[in-house]
Amino acid sequence: MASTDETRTDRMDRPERSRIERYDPVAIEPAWQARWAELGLYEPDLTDTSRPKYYLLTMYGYPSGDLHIGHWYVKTPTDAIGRFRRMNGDNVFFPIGFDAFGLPAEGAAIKNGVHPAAWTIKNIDHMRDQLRSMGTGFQWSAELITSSPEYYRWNQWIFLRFLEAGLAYRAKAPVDWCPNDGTLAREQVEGPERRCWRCGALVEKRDLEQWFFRITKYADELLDFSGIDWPDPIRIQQTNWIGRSEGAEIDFTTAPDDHQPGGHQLRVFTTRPDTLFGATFMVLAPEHQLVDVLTSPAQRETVAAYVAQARRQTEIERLSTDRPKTGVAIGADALNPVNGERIPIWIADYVLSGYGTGAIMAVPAHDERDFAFAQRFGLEIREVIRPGDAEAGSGPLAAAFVSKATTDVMVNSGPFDGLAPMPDGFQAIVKTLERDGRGRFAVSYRIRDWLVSRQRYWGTPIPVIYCPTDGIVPVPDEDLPVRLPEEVDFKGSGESPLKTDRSFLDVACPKCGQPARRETDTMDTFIDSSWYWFRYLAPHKADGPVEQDLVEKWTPVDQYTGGAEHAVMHLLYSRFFTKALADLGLVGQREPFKRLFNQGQILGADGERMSKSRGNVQDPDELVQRYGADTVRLFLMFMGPWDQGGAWSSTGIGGVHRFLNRVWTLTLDPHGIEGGDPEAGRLPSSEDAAAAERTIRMAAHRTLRVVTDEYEGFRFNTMVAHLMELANALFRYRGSEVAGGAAWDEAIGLLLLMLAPSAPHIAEELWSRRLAGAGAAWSSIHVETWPSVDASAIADETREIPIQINGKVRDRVVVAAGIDQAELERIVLERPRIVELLAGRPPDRVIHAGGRLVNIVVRG
RNA sequence: GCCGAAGUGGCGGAACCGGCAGACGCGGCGGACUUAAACUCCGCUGACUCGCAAGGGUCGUGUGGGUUCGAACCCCACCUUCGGCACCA
Repeated sequence: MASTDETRTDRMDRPERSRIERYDPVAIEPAWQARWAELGLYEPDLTDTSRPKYYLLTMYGYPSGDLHIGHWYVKTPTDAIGRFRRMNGDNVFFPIGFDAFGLPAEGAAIKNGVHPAAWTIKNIDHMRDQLRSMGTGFQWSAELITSSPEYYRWNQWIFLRFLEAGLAYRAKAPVDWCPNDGTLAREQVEGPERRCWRCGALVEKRDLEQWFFRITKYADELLDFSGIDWPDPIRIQQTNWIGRSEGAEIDFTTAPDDHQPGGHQLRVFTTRPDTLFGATFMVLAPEHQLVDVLTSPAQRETVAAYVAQARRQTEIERLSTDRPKTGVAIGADALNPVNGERIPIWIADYVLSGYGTGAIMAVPAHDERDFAFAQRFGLEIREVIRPGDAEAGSGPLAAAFVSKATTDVMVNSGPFDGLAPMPDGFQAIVKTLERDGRGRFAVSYRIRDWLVSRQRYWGTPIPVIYCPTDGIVPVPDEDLPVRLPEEVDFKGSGESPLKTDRSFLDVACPKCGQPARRETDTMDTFIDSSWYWFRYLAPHKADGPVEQDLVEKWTPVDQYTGGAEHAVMHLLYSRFFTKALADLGLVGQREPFKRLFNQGQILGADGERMSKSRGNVQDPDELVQRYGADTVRLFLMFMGPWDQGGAWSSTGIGGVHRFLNRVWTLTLDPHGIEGGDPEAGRLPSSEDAAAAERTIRMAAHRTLRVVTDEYEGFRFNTMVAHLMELANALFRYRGSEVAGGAAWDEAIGLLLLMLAPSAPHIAEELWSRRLAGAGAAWSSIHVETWPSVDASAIADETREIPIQINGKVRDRVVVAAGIDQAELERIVLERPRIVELLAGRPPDRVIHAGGRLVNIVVRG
C-alpha cells in the first residue's frame, strides 16, 4: 500500500492534463497522401517476380459526378485488403478506372445541352480528386477510361474477332419504343401504363434487327465453377439464370380445317415427355411465327387484340404466376404425335417466345400453370400419372399433380400404362418419338444470347458497314477505331444523333468502294466491363488489346470486390468473355476472377437506393472535413459485416473517432493521467509489474492472432472491435509504472501495424513519430512486414467452464487448462451449488462439449 | 410472381463448427475533472420479477411448429425488408 501511495505522489508532480499535440487528421492526411505518391508506394513493378503477385480488383465505377458514401464502402476496405497483402509480402496490383460510357451522360446532354464527353471528363476529374482523398493505394498510372478511343477501339477489334468466330450475329429482337424518342431503357419506361419518361407517350414494342453475342454456346461451361472461390449465392443465381433443363423436343403438326390445309410443324420443348398423353391443348407465345398463318378468320380480330396487349407487357408481368391466366383460342387444332388426337391451339402470354421453342404442349393435370389455364377456360384435364398407391378413378383433380416420385405410375397412356413416368416412361416415349422422327432428347436453357446492340450515341460504335451489294461488311482492322463523331446534334430528342449524322453514316464499302452506310447501333456498356481488367495491365498498348506476357503473369484476378447486384449480368458476361478470349488465343485462362467478394449496398437514410433525384445521397467530403478520412474508413468497416450494407446513418462515427484519439494518446502520451478514474496510474491490485506486463503482452498478441484472421476473412467490423478492446486494455495501464515499458512499447507497435491497412494516415503519422522518438531513420509503416504472434505470450494456464443443468447455466468453475474429463466431472459434481440444485437426483448423462462446457442432464 | 439474401436490446451490430445470447460502438443514466460548459476519463445499462443487500428466478434472437442433452444457428410452413429479373451500371 505504501509503495502505491508513493507512486501516486510521484505522479502528482506531472501536469494532470497532457500537453501533447492534438490529433488533427485534416492536417496530416493530405501530406501523407502526397508523400506516398511521391515515393511511388503504390506503383508496383509488374515484371517483378521476386514476390507473389496479388491482383486486387474492385469494380470500376460509372462517373456520375460525385462520389457518395457507397463508393467508399466498397473501395476503402478493398484498399485495406491490398495494404494487408502488401505487408504480408505480396506484390499488389490495385488499379482503378472509369466505366465512362452509358445512359446518364446522354441524358445530361439532352437535358442541359452539354456534350456527353465533356460532361464525363469533368466528372472524372472531380471524382479522381475525391478518390485520392480516401487515401487508397490505387495505381493511378494504370488508369483506364472506357470512353477513350484508346480503349473502345479494342472493343471493336474484339467484336470483329467474335464476328469471325461466329460468336456475333444479327437477329430481330423487340425493344421498348417511343414514337418520339425511339428506343427506351427499362428505367425510362414509367408507371403501370408504361409511358415514356420524356414525352409521356405510350410505349410499345418494336422489332429491330440487332446484334447478339452467342453466350449460349458457353452455357454448359458457365455452369462449372470448379477452381474458383465464389460465394454460394452468386453461383446459385448464375446457375438458375442459365437454367439448364433436360427434356425433349416433340413435333406436333397442325390439323387440316376449313381455312388451311394443316401439316405445319409445331415443335415444343418439354421437360415431361412422359405426360404426352395428357396434352389436351397447345399454347403458343403470342409472338409465335405461325399465329398469323393458323388463326381462323373468325378469331382474327380477337387474336390480333390479344397479341397487341401481350406485347405491351413486361416479362416480369408475363411470368407472374399469381395473376389470372389470360389467352385466346386461335381457331385451329394440332395433332398429338403419339395418338393422333386433335387438340385446340391457344395463345397465352405466359408462354414466351424467347424460351424453348415458344410453344408448349399443355398438360393441365401435371403442370400448375396449365392447370390454372384449363380451369379458367374449361379445357379438358386428363390425368396420366397417379401416385402408386392411389385408387383408380377417384374423381377430378383439385390441383396439378407434379410429383416425380419413382413410385408413381402412368395411366391413360396407351402402351405406356403402368410404367414409372421418371425415368422409364420419359425414356420410352422419347425413344418411340425418335424412331418415328417426331421427337428427340433435348436440352434447353433459360439463358438467352446477349443482345449487345444499343440505339444510342454514347457507346462504342459497332464496326460494321452495310453495303447494297456486299451486305454486312466488317470494318477492316486498320480502319479502327471507328470514332464517335464529336460534333453532334442532340435535337432535344432521345433518338441517337448517329442516325442522322451524314459524316458518320456515309462511308465507302471497304470491299467494293460503293456508297454504303455505317451501323448506327453502339455496344452495350457491359462489353466494356467484360474485359477491362486485362487492359489495366497495359492500358496504353497501341498494337493489341492486351499485353500477353503480363496477362499470363498477372491474371486471373486474385480478389474481386463489388456489389451483389452484378450477380448474373456483369459477372456472367465477364466469365463468358474470358472463355471466348481464351478460345481466340488471347488469354491463357478460362475464368476471370479467382476469388469474389460481394459487399452489401449502402442505402440512403430513408432505406432507399442513394440517388440524386431522391435527395438521399451522403457526401463523404463533409465527413472527411470533420473527422478525417481514417475515421470515415474505419467507421465504414466497423458499421457491420461488409457483405451486409444497410441504410446509411452516421450515428456512432464519433465513437470511432474517439478510438483513434485514444490510439493517438496512448502512443504519444503513455504517462499522462486523466482525471475521473480513481484508479488511474495504479496497477490493478491483483497484479505486480511483471504480471501487468504479461497481461499487456497477452492482450496484444491475442489481438494480433484474431485480427490477422479477421483481415484474411474480411471480417472488418469485429477486427475494429478487437483493436478497440486492445486500446481499452492499454488505457487501463496508462500512467502506471509499466506504461512506456518494453511490453507496452511492443503492444503500441503491434496496434499501429494492425491499424495501418485500415487507417493508413494516423498509423503512418504515429509510426514516424515513434521512429523519430527512438532516433531511427524514417521508413513507411506500409512497407513494414506484418507481425507474427508470439505463441508463448498467449498461453493460458486456466479456463473457465460454464456448468449447465438441463441446458441452463447454473454455475461456472475455473480449472487448469489441460484438465481431463473425469477430473472435471468430479469437480463439477462436487460444487456446492450443483449438489444443492441436483438435490440428490443422480445425473442421467453428463455431456462434455469439447472441453468448453459441461451439461448435466437429469430427469424429473 | 420467379431467383438470391437478411430479420438478435432504444440503435448499428457480436456470438466463426449446434455449446455462456447481447462482444465492440452509439444513445441513455450516474460520477470525476472544470468557476461553468465543451472535451476527456471512470462506472452502470435486454425485459420482467424476488431480495435491505449479497445474490437469485422467469422470459427473450420476425411468427408458428419440429429435431436435439442443448437451437439466434439445423428442418418444415408463414410474415416482412433488400438485391436481380436481360436497355441503369
